[in-house]
Amino acid sequence: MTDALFSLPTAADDDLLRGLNPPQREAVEYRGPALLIVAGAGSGKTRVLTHRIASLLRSREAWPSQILAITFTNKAAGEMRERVEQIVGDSARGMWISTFHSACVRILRREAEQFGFTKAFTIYDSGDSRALLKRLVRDREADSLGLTPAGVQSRISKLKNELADAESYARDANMSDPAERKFVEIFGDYQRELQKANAFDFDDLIAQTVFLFRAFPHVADVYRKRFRHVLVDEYQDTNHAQYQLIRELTRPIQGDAGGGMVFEDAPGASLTVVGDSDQSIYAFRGADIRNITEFERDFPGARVVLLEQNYRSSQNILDAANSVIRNNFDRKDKKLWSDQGPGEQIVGFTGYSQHDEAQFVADEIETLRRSGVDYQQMAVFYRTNSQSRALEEIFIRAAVPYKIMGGTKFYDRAEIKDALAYLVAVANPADEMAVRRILNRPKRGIGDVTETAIARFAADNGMSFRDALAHPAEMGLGPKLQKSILHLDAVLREATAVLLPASGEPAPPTAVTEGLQVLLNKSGYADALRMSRDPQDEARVENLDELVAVTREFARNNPEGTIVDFLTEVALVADTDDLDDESGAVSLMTLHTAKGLEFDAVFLTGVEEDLIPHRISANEPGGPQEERRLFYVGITRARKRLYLSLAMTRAQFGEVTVAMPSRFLQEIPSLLIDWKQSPGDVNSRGGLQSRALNARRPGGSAGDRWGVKPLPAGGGLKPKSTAMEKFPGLVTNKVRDNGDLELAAGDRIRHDDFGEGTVDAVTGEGAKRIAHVRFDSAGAKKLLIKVAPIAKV
DNA sequence: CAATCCCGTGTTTTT
DNA sequence: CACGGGATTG
Repeated sequence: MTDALFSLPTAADDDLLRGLNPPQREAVEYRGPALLIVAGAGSGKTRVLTHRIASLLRSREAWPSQILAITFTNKAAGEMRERVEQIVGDSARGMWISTFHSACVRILRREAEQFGFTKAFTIYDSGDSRALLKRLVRDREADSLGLTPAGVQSRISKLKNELADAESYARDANMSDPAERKFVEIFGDYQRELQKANAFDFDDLIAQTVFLFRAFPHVADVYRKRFRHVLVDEYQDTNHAQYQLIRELTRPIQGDAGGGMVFEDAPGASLTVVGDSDQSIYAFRGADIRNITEFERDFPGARVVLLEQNYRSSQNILDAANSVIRNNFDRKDKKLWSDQGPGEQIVGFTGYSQHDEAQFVADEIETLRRSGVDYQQMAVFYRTNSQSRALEEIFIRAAVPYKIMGGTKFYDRAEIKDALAYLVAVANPADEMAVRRILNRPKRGIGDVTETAIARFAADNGMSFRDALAHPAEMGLGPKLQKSILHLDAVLREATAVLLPASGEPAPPTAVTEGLQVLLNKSGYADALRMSRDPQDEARVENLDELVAVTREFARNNPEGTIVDFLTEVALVADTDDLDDESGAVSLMTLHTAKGLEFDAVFLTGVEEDLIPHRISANEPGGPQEERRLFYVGITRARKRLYLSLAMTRAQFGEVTVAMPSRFLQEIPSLLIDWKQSPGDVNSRGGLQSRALNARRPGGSAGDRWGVKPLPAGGGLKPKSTAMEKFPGLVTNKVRDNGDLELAAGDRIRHDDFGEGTVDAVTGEGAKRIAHVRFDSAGAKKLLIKVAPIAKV
């Protein structure tokens, strides 16, 4: 490839291309209708994308307002905007850099009136839509047909991702099946309820935008004309609806004389997509990997650029990543390489329990810290959110500063949802769910009966549930009830006056904060919590204070922001603690959240069968392969140091279960891993590897599978087991259960491996009772009583 | 109508 | 284990 292929670099382009390798340059400079950048992990994809945008702006090929860049997370969007601004300064303003969902909300708010919604529509999160479906399933007595709210929800979500609606689904469904008929009924009801409530669920945001564009071509043309350059990041994770949205946006404009607006014919916007099919980890949410694998077919004449050089990780880490992902079939072979040298070995550790594992992580973090690595350059990953608990417990005890990324916890709390429901009740009074939610919070003595009476009155008089609150006297209710309903009505009115001034003037920046305070204080909600004796309610008050602080922060960042903008932000921006607090803390997050990020040191924890790959994925088509990609994503986040850890036992649902090392560990060449404690060193019974197991395959290539180093001779143990197939699986099912064994300090016990010893103390409860034992010859050990191979003497 | 208790249940990833 | 739902009681 020679430079002559490219346009001559101008002076302005020069610094945009400096330091880029040839494919990267091509990705920045190519101009044409469609460009696919296949970007392996760490190949400088964000740099290429930002420089491409900067180059379009610098060369005056595009105004900022003509650029639409779509990322997968808000965080990625924020980062991209920041980096583009660093290069081109203020002229970056006016670009749309956002997630699919945010972009669609923006469009929908603008066009809502076209199809029976208002600008103030509510966005239902999955909890909201499940609540609605729960009611519908109950009302329709669908549970007798085996339909559950969660099941219906996930089916509806999948259908919407395929752009199907109740009618189109019904055409192909087997309508002689009563369960199918019922499902179609509920789907239709659900959609009508959403419409009535002036609300969209997450999937609607995309699907309804596509429908809008298709139903109103003149509306679509406005956006087609506006966005001349559409760039999509993480393209491998787009679903069908998102794909169709892109298609609609990049369709050529046909002169239209009918819709009131007249455009000249124009070619479709230029489309740039970036992705890596090896990092596709959202199939569970409808992502269709074919969108990227068939890009060239979908967009004939598309240019494809491959970025394979990795600038992030050391070669050892890349080797591990390559050797794992190689096991996925039907993928295009792609090998990441680096010129950074091998770097450190990967460190492996097998803990006895998840706490043991967490302790190892905490210790290593402190060691790294002392050697000069900042906390913010370290991250701990796990497969499931629940795994963060054990880590947190140990980190708190070890005084390791940490922050949990992602995780919607804050906005999932009941008191926060209540407070937001109050705001929604003001912003979008049509949202009956929100009004019903706050009806009896705080306790006003309004139960099912009264709620139904209000609903009936509203229906009988053709008014909304919200408006019915002004007429309790006409419902035949007791005086106390009437009074409290009127009070609620008055509070909502007062807040409405603050948040949505009738004068038509924009509300001041402080409006959201004030409105929320009015709602919380005058409704009695805050007082009820403050008066409560429940110690948890104290924390709830603090959470509400934090929410008020969030509104202040919002006002600072968005002086023009309205209540609707605020609600949009909290609905779509899940992580509360993102960019601003670089306070020097270790980041904890799920593997999914980790995508797109990078750290000097990465701890990948819980590398066990049934966790990664997750048990549930085993039966799903493509499940295990997707789990492998997830593992691959985790590995490739690390720049210099990678730690892989697991535990031999894991507490789940209050039960201690035995865990097996993940199959993915076997896919990494043992030379790459330095096991501080290998799965062969520890067994599920709390001791070292038992003789019985080793006896089956004495000698041989001790530990090569796990890269086990010989133990410093002690206790006269034989070489450890080598291959997984004879190791944990066999132990697993034969684990003993001493659940009822009573032990107390002073008792003498015998251990299969350690011999006899004296119990010093017993700590913990139930299945987690731990005996602290001083063995006569093996020294002090801690044993989980439930599973240790011990007996009283 | 509210508070309490008991039982069963499910158990992944996220905009 | 943690949560929600249902039944029971005040």
